[in-house]
Amino acid sequence: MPVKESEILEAVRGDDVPQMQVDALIALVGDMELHGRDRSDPMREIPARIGDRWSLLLLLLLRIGSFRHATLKRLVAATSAEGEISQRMLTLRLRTLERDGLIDRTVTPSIPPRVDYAITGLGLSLLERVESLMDWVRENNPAIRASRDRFDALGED
Amino acid sequence: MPVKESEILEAVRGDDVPQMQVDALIALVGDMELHGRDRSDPMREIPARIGDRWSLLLLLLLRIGSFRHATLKRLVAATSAEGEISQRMLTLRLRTLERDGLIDRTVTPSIPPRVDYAITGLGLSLLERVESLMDWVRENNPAIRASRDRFDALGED
DNA sequence: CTGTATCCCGTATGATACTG
DNA sequence: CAGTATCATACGGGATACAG
Repeated sequence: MPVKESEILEAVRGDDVPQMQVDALIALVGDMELHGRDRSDPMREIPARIGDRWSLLLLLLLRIGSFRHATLKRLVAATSAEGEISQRMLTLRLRTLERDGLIDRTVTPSIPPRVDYAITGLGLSLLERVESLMDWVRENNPAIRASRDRFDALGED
Repeated sequence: MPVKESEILEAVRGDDVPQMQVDALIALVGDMELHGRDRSDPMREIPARIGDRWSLLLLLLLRIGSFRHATLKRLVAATSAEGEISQRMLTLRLRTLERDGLIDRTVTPSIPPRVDYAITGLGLSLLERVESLMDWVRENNPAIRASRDRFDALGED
């Protein structure tokens, strides 16, 4: 029996866990890709990008059109509720998105240089799934806020 | 004209941006909920939870069944590719998930005390959308890895 | 068993200055 | 313009000890 499997049996021992659930837990481990093999696994990093401060906004902007580095910086400042993005983070996030194949970077050698960023097909298809997630949040925003209010009210006693 | 709108016009001035794209950019700002009003907005925090180290795994486990605090800690160790979760983070993540209404916490006063965690309908419906995102990553994992390899190879010259 | 309190570290992010 | 380098800061996360 695999090590992980015996770990699961050990983990639930003493609790009254139905065999069906034990099987489901084992299946969860069996498909390691479900939660990612390690922290550099796309299965972990893509959701992390969606959750970080700037990547998603950059993808949303680049879905509208291709923009230059400096233009993108100004557009972030104009569209984000959180203010400006530092030049450093703009470069870092764009590099990571490019590395994962979600956006393209095109350099036009000239003086001054010109660099354009564009979303890729891969990036577009990712945005579709993320939109579905964002739709869920929009729909359930009131429920989440209500739950938070209830939770916070209890702590004030 | 709203402030943000003129900021956008300013941002793209000099670049040859079609009117359609300008309109789309303005629409993006118009719907502030699209990207969230601030960092405590569910629109920002829910994706952040999906991207953090433990929340998603906890939801996946609780979808299989309801478990006690200590059991959950052992199950994370048994199923995660990243090893154990600290007691501190387990409590913090569970509290946040509970506060947002994604899981329920049931206390049974006894000695020793017993606390069970269960996923809610809200949590289940969120997981459906997240599954769709995870499916995308699974499907496109090879493409992403290939893109990374290409990108990294260029830097080695 | 189910937490809370403290201290510590690594990484994401920011501010500023400098370069081709 | 499009970066890079350097230093500074905030926060997620971990280790350990302690409490009801």
